[in-house]
Amino acid sequence: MNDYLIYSIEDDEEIATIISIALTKSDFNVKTFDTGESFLEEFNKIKPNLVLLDLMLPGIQGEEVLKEIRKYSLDIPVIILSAKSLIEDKISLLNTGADDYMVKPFNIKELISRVNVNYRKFLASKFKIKIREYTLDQKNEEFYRYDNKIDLTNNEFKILKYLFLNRGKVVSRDELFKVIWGKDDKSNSSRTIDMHIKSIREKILDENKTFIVSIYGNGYKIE
Amino acid sequence: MNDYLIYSIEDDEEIATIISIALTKSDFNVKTFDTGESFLEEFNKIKPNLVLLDLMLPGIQGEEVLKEIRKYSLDIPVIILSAKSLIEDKISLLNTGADDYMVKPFNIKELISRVNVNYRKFLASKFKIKIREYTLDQKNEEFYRYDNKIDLTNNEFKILKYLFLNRGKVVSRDELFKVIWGKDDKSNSSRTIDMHIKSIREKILDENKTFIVSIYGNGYKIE
DNA sequence: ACTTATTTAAAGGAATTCTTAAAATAATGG
DNA sequence: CCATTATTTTAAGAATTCCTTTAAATAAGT
Repeated sequence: MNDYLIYSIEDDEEIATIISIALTKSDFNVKTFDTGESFLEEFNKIKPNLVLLDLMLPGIQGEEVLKEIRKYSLDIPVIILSAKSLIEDKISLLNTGADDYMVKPFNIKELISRVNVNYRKFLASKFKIKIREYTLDQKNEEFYRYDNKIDLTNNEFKILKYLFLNRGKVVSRDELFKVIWGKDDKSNSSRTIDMHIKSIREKILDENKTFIVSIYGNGYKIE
Repeated sequence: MNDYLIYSIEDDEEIATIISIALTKSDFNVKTFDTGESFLEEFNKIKPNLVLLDLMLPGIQGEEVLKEIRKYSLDIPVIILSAKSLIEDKISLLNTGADDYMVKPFNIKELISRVNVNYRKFLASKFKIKIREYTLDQKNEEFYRYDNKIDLTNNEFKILKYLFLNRGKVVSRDELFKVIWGKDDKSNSSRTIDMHIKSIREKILDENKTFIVSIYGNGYKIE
């Protein structure tokens, strides 16, 4: 089983089973809910990677469920599965934030391929961390500002990556030395890290230090 | 006007006009055809970046047109615009190679956004050259084997890029010297290029020289 | 087999990257 | 506002990586 978790909200037991079996065969991790309420309860605990959403449900309606999801995250892809075939419904849902819309009865193979489209995007973005206008690609060890690649040296990249991974936390020079150089000593006295921070700031156009922030007496922090 | 050329095949004059105006407003370059025949005539001369295809046409049918396009290229995106709303039709056309399928009457804004999806892909792939399992990204100066990035030095990348751009042609050492070093002299005698070719071959796993081929007495060639 | 071209290995030179040291600037707490 | 401590900046030498040359080994063509 791969690590892609799909929540399927579908009250028709037969359809729910077909979806669940097909996705499981394709190696996805599927969890089925028969009401919007039960889904939201679980959603508030564990976030899935993708949601398959029936519109007509007992109790809370699919459109409301979508709005709840979008309150929390704009990134989780939601595919609507609905008997409503009117273009107006489709447009309305897509505008509310759905990523795709399939009219029932749908072809299960088409559903799988549409899920796969999202799965591939997920795989590609898995190694990327985005903060502000910056993107750090851990897989290829690359760094971007908007769509423009910025060449960093080895140590510059390592430092930046560690700050990215510890976004929001203050990272001390000692910690960086330990993690990147594997040394415990030299910590104080040496200004090597400061030098690297300086050239990183230059390269990524953060010379007024609003992105990599210096925390007096403690280290550096992003965000 | 951007450099994205769209061919729209649509016999209903009113719809054709709506499409043409909307796409033109979005800065695309649109050319409209009212029959499959007239489209194919132009297609054989100049290839578009995307095709909008009505299914029900006078004369040759849309499905046939799609097959003709796919005979030539698997890469040109084709969006079907059709009054046929049956899932079976949709599946059938998607299996024949259509990239998307919109049921008439469609929302023109939705059409624009679906065209834009393809346009963004086009922009992203514009700077990439793929040969065999290798991808060379001119924009970011990167090189991949399958999905794995291979680090090349400056000169290594330049040499490889020139060979990629001249795929199929034999490139002499003199030519490489002129283009990459900007020098006319030193050509003979120096083995610098040979050395770089050697390390490129090592890095890209082409040590048996089937990708970068040596042409005795003339230079190197890819493909 | 002979000639000419290409490949390979090794070493020195060039360029880039990293580290250190010291002066200049900025932040904090009394 | 001053004294103290931390950070930033500049510059220069050390270390590493990249480039070029040389010469010997191998391969290709006649």
